[in-house]
Amino acid sequence: MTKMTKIASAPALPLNTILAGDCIEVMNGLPEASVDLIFADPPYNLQLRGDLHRPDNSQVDAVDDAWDQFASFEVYDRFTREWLKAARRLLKPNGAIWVIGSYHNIFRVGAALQDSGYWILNDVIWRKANPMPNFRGKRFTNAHETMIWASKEEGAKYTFNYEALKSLNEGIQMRSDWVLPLCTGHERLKDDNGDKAHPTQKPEGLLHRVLVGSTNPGDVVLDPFFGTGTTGAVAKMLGRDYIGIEREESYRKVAEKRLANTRRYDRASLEVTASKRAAPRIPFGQLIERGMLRPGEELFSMNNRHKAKVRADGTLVGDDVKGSIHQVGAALEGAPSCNGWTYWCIKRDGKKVPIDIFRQQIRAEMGDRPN
Amino acid sequence: MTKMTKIASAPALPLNTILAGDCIEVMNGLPEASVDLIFADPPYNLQLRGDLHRPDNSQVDAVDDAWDQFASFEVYDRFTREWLKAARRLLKPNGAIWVIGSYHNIFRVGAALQDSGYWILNDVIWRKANPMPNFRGKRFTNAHETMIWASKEEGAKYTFNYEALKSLNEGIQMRSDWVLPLCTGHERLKDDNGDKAHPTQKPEGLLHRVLVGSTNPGDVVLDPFFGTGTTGAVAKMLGRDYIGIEREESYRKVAEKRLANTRRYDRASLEVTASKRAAPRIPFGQLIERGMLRPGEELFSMNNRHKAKVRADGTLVGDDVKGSIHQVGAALEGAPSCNGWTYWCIKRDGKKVPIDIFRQQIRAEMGDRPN
DNA sequence: CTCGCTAGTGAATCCATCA
DNA sequence: TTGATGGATTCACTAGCGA
Repeated sequence: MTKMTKIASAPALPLNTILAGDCIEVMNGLPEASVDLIFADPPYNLQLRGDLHRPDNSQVDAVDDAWDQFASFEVYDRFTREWLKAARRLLKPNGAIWVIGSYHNIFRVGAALQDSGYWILNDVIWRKANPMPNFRGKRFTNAHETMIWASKEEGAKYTFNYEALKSLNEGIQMRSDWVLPLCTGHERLKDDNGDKAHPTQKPEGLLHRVLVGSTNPGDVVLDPFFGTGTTGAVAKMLGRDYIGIEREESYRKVAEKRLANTRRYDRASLEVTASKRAAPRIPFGQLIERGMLRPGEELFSMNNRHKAKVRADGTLVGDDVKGSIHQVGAALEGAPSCNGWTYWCIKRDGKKVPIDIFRQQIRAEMGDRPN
Repeated sequence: MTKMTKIASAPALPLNTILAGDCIEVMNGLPEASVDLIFADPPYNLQLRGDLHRPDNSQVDAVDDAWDQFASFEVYDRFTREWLKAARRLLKPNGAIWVIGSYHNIFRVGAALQDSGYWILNDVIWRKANPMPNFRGKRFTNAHETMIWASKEEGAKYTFNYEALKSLNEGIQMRSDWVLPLCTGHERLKDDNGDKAHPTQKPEGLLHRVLVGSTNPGDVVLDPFFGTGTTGAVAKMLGRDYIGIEREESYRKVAEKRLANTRRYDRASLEVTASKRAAPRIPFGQLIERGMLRPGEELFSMNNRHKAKVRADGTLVGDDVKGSIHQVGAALEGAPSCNGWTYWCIKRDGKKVPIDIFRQQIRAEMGDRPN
């Protein structure tokens, strides 16, 4: 009995499939803490005229006599908070969520995220390179959409591939505003009539940046509003596993076909510029043990203002200071912290060389290839 | 009796003055339906935790003022809804409001606006030309702030000077994302010690665009969080009347002096914002995000002596070399530098084509507009 | 005068690991 | 859980100074 309950409440993850049904119900049937990333493109509630689908029918009856905007917002909020709650249950402790929206709904979504315990990491602006103009000239061209990136809770160790994103941006740290074109041309899926298959298909470039930046190969990515499956397609290309949830059969059919025709990039191409933080830690003492530096040898600070002597136990002695290479550097500079590896140099052939070259040498010998 | 009450509850509008006190109380003391536009820069409720240092060990001057501290979201929401209610009472039927904020508060503000009966017209993104970087490499550079523009209610005939904005934007319809620099240099007001007079002074260029776009000369503009009076200064320059409300005496003093020195149609300080045209930088990574190149695809050097593979983060892998298109090109050629755009080619129909054609294509699609 | 160099700074929810 | 420690981490722009 216990066993059966367990199995029923924690079924295997249906990886790389599209599940049919209401996303709240489906999510509640999946095992908790099993998903690394959720990307959600919920209904935008554009008109606020009651055309929303709701989590269950009993709630619909409660408000159908008052179609004023307040009641409509209330219904939308209830829907939002329910799917956000179900989504949060699915997230691993260090998982994260992205939600995209426009001014019609994003403020309500953002407030609901915060109220549900998520911790906002950034809001990111998708700045459309080719938006539709405002034909009537009564407002500004609506040229962007807003994405919110949030961790499951404050203090969680979310995934952020800083160096990879920096590489994508030609060596400059990625900003919170992304310029990307709309989904058009042959990327835009058509139905049998040649009309667009989905009204708000997102460009693959957007998902590429999201997934490269906040997941690793092998991660599980869930999209509760799967639509034509852009999230799944990019996840598959990038070697991530996906789970899609979609109510509408017509969208599911388009997505199934799309995913069947999608191929993963080769493994080597999925490797991404690694952060220095990932490199193994080398104790400074190893330099002495290996004879790269000798006890009594003098080190010079990068700015030439200080020097210190190496001791046999891998500590330094400067003017009235003893301690690690970092501690002595920080003390001499009066700074809160100091990276001793890049701060201290030795003299070789009259030239100053940072001691970090020894660390790089050791790492290379360990078979760790720098990027 | 009735007459006296009327007079007491409807005093004359204190035009072009700065009122001292709590903005909610002060607004409740002003006559209803008397203001054309409200511009509000409320506290963001940043919730900063510890100190933050730049990589050079200098400390970031945090916004840690008492006026930005709130005990909880709930307290912040209550405050927000109260001042929004007081502000709405002051608006003429066709009046409008602008509120600026960051992801810390803007979602709560936006939801409160909608719940209070305002009707959102646009959200507008201030894309900062020179934002502060993310020093620890843990998130995206927080490179924008969000403004919400809303009318008093749905269906109101708000002011929108379409043509004026279009000419401000060199003949192109104004979009919902505005590129403007931070308030720095001489525009940034200093106190007697030479320190910045206010931690979050907004650039005049931002207010210029807001007021040109959504008010007419002679309109009354109210700012309930006046600070150093940017709203008042730009309003005065543009021939609008202003009303400022500010709690802190030190800010009021700075603002009084500033406004005394401000002249109508003093455009000099605004012309700074004129867009400098430069060919937009296109990161190589965009070619992958846009599907022009695929991870795993091979590039060939112009001289046919080398080849390299594209990775998902926009870096290349050649023989024992990884890095940007420029770095790998330089390394393979043994050269100090290399323009990867013209060095690397792909094969199309058996012919070699430099990858620069893709960059040109993207620039053409963007219309070569930096904005 | 210009040019080059150094120093400073901006609404920021900004570390990871081990003892 | 807390505290100590290693050591990773920045972009665009302005002002000011000296040559």
